[in-house]
Amino acid sequence: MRPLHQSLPLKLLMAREAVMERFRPHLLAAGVTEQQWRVLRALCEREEVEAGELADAICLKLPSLSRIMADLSRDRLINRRNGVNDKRLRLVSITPKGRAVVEKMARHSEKEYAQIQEAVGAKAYAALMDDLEAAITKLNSLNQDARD
Amino acid sequence: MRPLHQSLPLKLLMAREAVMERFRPHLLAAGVTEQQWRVLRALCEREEVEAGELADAICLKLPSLSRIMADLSRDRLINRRNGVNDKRLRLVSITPKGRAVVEKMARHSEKEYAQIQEAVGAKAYAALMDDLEAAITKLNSLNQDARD
DNA sequence: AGCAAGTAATTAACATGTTAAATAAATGCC
DNA sequence: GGCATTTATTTAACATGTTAATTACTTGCT
Repeated sequence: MRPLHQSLPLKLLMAREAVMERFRPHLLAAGVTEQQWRVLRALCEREEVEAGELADAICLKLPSLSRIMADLSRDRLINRRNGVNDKRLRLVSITPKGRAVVEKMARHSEKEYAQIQEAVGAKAYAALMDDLEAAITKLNSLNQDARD
Repeated sequence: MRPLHQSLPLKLLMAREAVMERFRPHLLAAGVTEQQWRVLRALCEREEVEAGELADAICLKLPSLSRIMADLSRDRLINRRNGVNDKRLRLVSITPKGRAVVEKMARHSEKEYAQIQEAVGAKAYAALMDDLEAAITKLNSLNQDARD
């Protein structure tokens, strides 16, 4: 059996845990959960997205996203409306209030990124991001092949 | 606001998702959950561990581990006993039955790793593992400093 | 020795995620 | 054009994770 220390999923989990530990205090202060933050942040970059597309972009299952959006909508941080051509679609967008939350967080977030990059080293950080990106792409196409 | 695409936590999550997609069918076939698998695998390398130490090693909070161990113990895949010197401690070990499950999984697991390494590329894979390891170490010490 | 403070693990209450079934609408086939 | 099939999302039932409170024990102080 391959030693635990060589487990890729565990390393990814531990790295994520270590990174999130730095962001959690700011999320708490801003009053958003980790997942709500992912939603708001993704919406900042787009005018209006379909729920399913959003779910894929932020690695959430649709049922989870459904509940999270219900909360965000209740708090007026996002808007939802039905598609015009295709009425099954739910089109989601961020409100000014939601954007304000993101902008408040953004300052803290950038500070943390600076600290992280300094701790990890600028070069190592960039290499890690690139390696991850490449691995994700390759793995996704491997998985895609396996699905048919 | 930094684009979503440059989010380190999200990249780590996506990479983990992509990797786990390959292992999940085997876990399902072996009848263990992702977390049970982490426990069994960690125990394979050690004679007997304290619950807290185990939790840290596999990135699980103690209360979660507590429940998971209750199930594993009921199924006779692990043994638990109290410490002798320190009776607060719970010492956990794997049973032969547990070891059998791990060994069955191990074959499939190694095959998947081979496929993953081939897809990602041997060099890129090794680089990713090293970068992750280095980042985890650096981030942990950054977090440790922040705690005091 | 006796008690306050700290530590390891568990339990309880709650939040979140997941899988499967239900709903609603679009597409394609005859 | 009507009906079976597929697609997008939601709801429901359940499993899992999380935080805070509890239990049981140890340690250190006097």
